[in-house]
Amino acid sequence: MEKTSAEDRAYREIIQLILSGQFRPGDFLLEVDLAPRLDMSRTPVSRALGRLVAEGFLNKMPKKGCYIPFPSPEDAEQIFFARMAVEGQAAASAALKATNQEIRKLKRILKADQEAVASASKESFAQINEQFHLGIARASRNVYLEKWVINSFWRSNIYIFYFDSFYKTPVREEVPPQRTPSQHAAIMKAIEERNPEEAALQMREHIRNTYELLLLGR
Amino acid sequence: MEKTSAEDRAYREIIQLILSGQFRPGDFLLEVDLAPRLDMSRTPVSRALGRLVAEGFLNKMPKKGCYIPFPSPEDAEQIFFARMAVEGQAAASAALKATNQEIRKLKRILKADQEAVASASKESFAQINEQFHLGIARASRNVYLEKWVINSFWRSNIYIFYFDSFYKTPVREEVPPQRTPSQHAAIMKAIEERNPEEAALQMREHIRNTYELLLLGR
DNA sequence: TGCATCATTTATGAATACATCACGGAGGGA
DNA sequence: TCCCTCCGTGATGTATTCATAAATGATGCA
Repeated sequence: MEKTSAEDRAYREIIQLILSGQFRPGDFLLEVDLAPRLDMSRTPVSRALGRLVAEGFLNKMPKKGCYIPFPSPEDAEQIFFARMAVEGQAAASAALKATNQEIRKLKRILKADQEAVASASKESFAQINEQFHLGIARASRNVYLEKWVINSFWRSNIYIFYFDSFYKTPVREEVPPQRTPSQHAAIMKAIEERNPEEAALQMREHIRNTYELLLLGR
Repeated sequence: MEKTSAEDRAYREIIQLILSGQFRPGDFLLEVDLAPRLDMSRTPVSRALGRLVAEGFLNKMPKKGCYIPFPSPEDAEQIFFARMAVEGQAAASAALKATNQEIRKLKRILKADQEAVASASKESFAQINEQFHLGIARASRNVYLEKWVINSFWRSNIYIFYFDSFYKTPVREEVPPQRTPSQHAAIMKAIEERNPEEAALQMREHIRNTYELLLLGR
């Protein structure tokens, strides 16, 4: 039975709408548009948007509405730097606290990861990548780090989705991130060996690499 | 004139109510009680509570309400560990990016800090301590780190306010934190010398010290 | 023609009314 | 006496209505 509240449904559906590319940076997500679309009143929609703003996923102008933030090089540097801090610590904490079951699950994701790069579509890769990063955050057994990892991961997706088309002249072919699986593997190895410093180091290096690949194009 | 919304007023006033000790852990903050007390309808109160929950400052039970979280050793470890991560990075970033004006301002706070420990009341010390930590977060010039520092600082205040009376048999005299000013000074020195590694190290050490002083009583 | 002003439109912000759920206590039967 | 059920109470969750502010475009005057 569905016990989920309308606000939670709105929260998830709005995220899906954004992630499915229905909106672009600068687009306003209007309560009056979303409410009928999600078949509910403005109230839960408005509260869900408020959550997304509080979490830093959307920006807001008072009396105007919530909108997808414009990607900017300065904001990109800030969000990826912040990700390095929290995900690095999350990886270190995971190396100390992950259960064997969690490690097995992460290794399964890693395997799917390697297969996805070889063949599968961009969407499935993005999904597996998310599972890996959020799985490590959960394994850190720290609810605060986990929440921040989730929030910053989504926010940085703004750049993974939109930055190219805004700041690069040709919309270049989405190169399958060939180096990602080996970096994921290095993080995984450090966690399995219960080496927190190495796990943090590898995670920070991985995120830095993602950042440079994305924004600097190398 | 007042351009501030009712929701923002509710948000700030609720924080003040909590920080002024009107509630204890486990107490529910009822919309129906708060609304008349703040002289507004339930709507902005409810949204403000939602923000506080999203930020991790309050806990919530669906259909029951929001309440001050019970302090627990596990949660304390998590929040202070998370603070070490984000405030350490914030201090490092501040060492790189703080303007000279910000450094001067922080040094003024530090001076007031040293004077407060000698003489003044607990409240003023807490206020100055907050100014110092949040000032460094702002100087990091990273909106994400700053937001997380603010949230985790407040959340950890739960422990500074309530933990003793819950887990220590005698409500011991609040010892003025004698070592805090010297630790603040060490952080300040590293920032002034533009040494990010040292700033991060000192900040993490300072937070660890606060944690141990608070929970382990040494 | 250019610009300032005002009305209209359209969105959010807030208040109110209504629906739903959780808890607690009364009542009755084994 | 104990426990199970049911209903009353009181809180949040949601819908709806009303208030308010911001953008926009029309209008009139210099």
